[in-house]
Amino acid sequence: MERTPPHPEMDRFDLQRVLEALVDPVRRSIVAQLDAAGEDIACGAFDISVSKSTATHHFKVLREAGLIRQYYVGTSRLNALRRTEMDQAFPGLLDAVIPARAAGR
Amino acid sequence: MERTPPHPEMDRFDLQRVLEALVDPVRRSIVAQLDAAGEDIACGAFDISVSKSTATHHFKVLREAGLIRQYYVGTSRLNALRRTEMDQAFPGLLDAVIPARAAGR
DNA sequence: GTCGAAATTCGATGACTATCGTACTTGTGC
DNA sequence: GCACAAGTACGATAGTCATCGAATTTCGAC
Repeated sequence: MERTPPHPEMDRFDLQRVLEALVDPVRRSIVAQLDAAGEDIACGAFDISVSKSTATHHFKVLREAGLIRQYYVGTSRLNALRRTEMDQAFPGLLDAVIPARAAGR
Repeated sequence: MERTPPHPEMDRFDLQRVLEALVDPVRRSIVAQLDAAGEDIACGAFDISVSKSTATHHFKVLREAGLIRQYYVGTSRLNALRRTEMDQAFPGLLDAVIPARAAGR
């Protein structure tokens, strides 16, 4: 079975989809943690207050919107923020939505 | 009875609230039309595809998030985009979210 | 092969919300 | 006064979605 889930190409990014992903506080927190860390993070290593199955759901939404890229390393699934692509598709959006960025970088 | 509805002050703007308002396509269209027009517009003069009662609901959400200011002139209620305040509170957000703005201004 | 860790899948559920029609209020004009 | 126009308020409804637990898959280590 293929273990690499589908990711949208950059030219198929959809603003509506991205906004729906970013409107959830938990998902926005995931994005913010990825941005702050500056490195890829495993699903289980995030500081979030929901169950694992709910977390899986959030990662899927973020991935399908194009905000993150997911790949396996062993049993862990690493998450990478697609910041460059997002910035190109929707300039200023992530900066406006991630608190740490908005607050003077 | 007081006819001026409550508006949040700028220092009480809440990102979560603003995003919830902007995630709806109808509301984003209202904001975009206000931005493009550059002048205040009456509730009934927008190009939207929902009933009047639904429109009222959307205007209320936008107002309570701080995105628009509403005031009466006769039986009409005019809507003004609070762009300056929004730009100050969340720099780059409206630019990123309004298509006309995002597409090279 | 067996065990445990990491994550997904699969319903089920509860809450929220966009939508509408109808009734009502408010103001203008005659 | 009356009629009309512009919006609002009020339920009601249907669809979506965040959440969870339990069962399952996949991989690494022993």
